[in-house]
Amino acid sequence: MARSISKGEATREAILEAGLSLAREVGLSALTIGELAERVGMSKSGLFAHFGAKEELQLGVLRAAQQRFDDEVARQAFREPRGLARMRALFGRWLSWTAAQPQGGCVILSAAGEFDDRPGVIRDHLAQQQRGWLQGLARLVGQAIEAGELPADTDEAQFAFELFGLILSSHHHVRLLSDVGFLQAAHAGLERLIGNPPRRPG
Amino acid sequence: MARSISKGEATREAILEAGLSLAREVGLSALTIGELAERVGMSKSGLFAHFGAKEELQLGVLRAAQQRFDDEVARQAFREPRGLARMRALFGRWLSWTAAQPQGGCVILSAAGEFDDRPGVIRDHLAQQQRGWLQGLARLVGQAIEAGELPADTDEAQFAFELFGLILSSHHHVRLLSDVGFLQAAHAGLERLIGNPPRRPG
DNA sequence: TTTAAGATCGAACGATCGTGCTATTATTGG
DNA sequence: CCAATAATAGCACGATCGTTCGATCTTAAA
Repeated sequence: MARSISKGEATREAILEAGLSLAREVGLSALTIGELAERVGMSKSGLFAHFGAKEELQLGVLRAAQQRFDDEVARQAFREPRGLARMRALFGRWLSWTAAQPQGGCVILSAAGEFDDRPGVIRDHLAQQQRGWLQGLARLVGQAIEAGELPADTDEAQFAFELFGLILSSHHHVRLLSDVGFLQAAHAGLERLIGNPPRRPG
Repeated sequence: MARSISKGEATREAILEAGLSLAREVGLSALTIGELAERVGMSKSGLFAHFGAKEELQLGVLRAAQQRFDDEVARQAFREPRGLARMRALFGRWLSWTAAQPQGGCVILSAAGEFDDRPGVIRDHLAQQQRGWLQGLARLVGQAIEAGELPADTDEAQFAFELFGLILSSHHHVRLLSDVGFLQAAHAGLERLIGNPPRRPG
């Protein structure tokens, strides 16, 4: 049996796994070491020793969430060919991902709301993550342009901004109003965006 | 001097005022009675006596935020004539309102993210508030249709959903990335929405 | 001005927070 | 299998949490 991973790293991953679902329920800022220790079945101090500071634990959870997203949404969507196909795949997977989490939706989106006015390492991490997402979306738009599926003067940044708004609105309404019908509204919004994309100012 | 308001109600309002700005900074769920008491310069127990439970304090803050929004955004915008003028006025005021708060953005939007998966009175209140907003937006769309400024088969609910997404995206990016340029992107999104509105399915 | 009602305070409660220590138990490379 | 090292537990700390209670002080009506 290949044991390439040490015991410590294994528990660390288990902690982050549990921390991810706890953060989904109560928010990243309300994540508590005591409660988390109880869930993974170990002592507060034993858990704490893996991170040295609560902020480090929160960053770990954030990184775990991002990796999860990359694996289950981004990477899967990138199996589609460049252009609208890939964009639609990413959009659809993203939407069902935020809606399908058993409780609590997307940790990263929630955390952005909690930390957007509390300067510090976590906010910096979230801001960088957000810039990355916007750029990634804009790149998808650029590839659709190259494929001739969108007009050459499509405003990539504006397109990404509006696309993100559809995701936010869907996440917001699905979560708060428990009505998955808003997923369909987001899809309709994407099609309208594709059919009548924003143009770069002449 | 007209003293129509009792001493108790006056302090209660002062508490909610301070609670509003504290909630903007740390979030509604992280609002703390001790910290709030220190800010208004009274004892924890004295403050607590006004509400009887923390949840009641949070509800009070939420109601105060809504009233603030009604006074400074909705009511002002309703001085414009029905139709696109009113819609643009509301949209613009709403955007600058979420962006102009000294710290913390919109309490209600942030709270929605924090409580969207914690059943209880607060979530119920937020959900109802949200439904009200969506309906109000849809009504604005309906009035623009009546005024002949939008096609008769415009999908009012879909329009409201997308419009809300623009506001969310703007709030999200302005707050997290501290870049007010996203306000302009939201305005551009609204114009595209008006110029090419979603239609009701055939 | 007296008095009943309302507003505020101080102290304390059990609980939990994040974080150090020290000891003890598990794991692992030689 | 043994020794070095890593992982975990136990306990304690000061701080703060929401809440209760009884005492005190302030207001408003008679």
